[in-house]
Amino acid sequence: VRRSARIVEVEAYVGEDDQASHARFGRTARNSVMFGPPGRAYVYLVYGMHDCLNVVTEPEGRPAALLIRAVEPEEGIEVMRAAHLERELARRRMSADDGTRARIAARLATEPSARVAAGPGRVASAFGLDRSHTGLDLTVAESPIRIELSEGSSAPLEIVTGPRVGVGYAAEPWRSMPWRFVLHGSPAISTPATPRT
DNA sequence: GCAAGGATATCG
DNA sequence: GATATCCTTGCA
Repeated sequence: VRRSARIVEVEAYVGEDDQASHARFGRTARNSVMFGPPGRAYVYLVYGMHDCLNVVTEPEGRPAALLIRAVEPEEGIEVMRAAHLERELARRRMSADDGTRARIAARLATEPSARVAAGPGRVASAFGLDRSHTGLDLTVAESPIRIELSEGSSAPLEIVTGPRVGVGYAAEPWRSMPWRFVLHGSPAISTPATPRT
C-alpha cells in the first residue's frame, strides 16, 4: 500500500558554523552524507529510540539539511498506524503482552489521522524509515521514498517561523535563529507550538 | 512532570 | 574505554 503525506513542518540546519547542527564537529561517520550532494536522505537516531528524517539541501561540500518535523498523512494512514504499533511493541519487548498491544492500538485508532505523523520521530516511524535509508536519493522516481512537488497548489502558502525545537545546547545566535518553518494552521504540527510570526 | 534508550563525540 | 549528552515520545 502506498503511503503519502504533505510536509507541513521543517527545520533548517545550515553549515558547520551552525552550533545546533550535527555538522558542528565537522565531518564524521554519522553526518558525512550532509557533506554530499543535495536531495539525499539523512536519517539519524535520537534519544536512543527515534529515527529522524532529514533532506540534504546544499551543494556538495557545504553541510546542510532540512529536518522533516511533521507531515500530514494523505494515503496509507492505516499502514502508518500499524507501523507505529509494531515499532512501539518492538521497543518494549518485555512488557509487550496482549494487553499493552490492545491499549496501544486503541490509542493509535482514536488519534486524529492528521496527527499520525506530528513529530520528527513519528514521521520516520510512519514511513518505516531508519538509519539504513541514509543516502537514498529522494528526488528520483525509482527511490522507495521520495519528495515530490504537490499538484495544483495554486494559493500561496502562509508560512510561520520560529526558533528550532530542542536546540537549547547550542550557543547564540544559533539557539534563537528562526529556522523552524510551519504551514500555518495545519492540524499536523508537532509540539511545542510555534509563536505567531 | 519524567524515564526510557543506544549511538555519538569527547575526554582520559 | 568511560561518560555526558542528545534535532523525542508516551505515560505517570
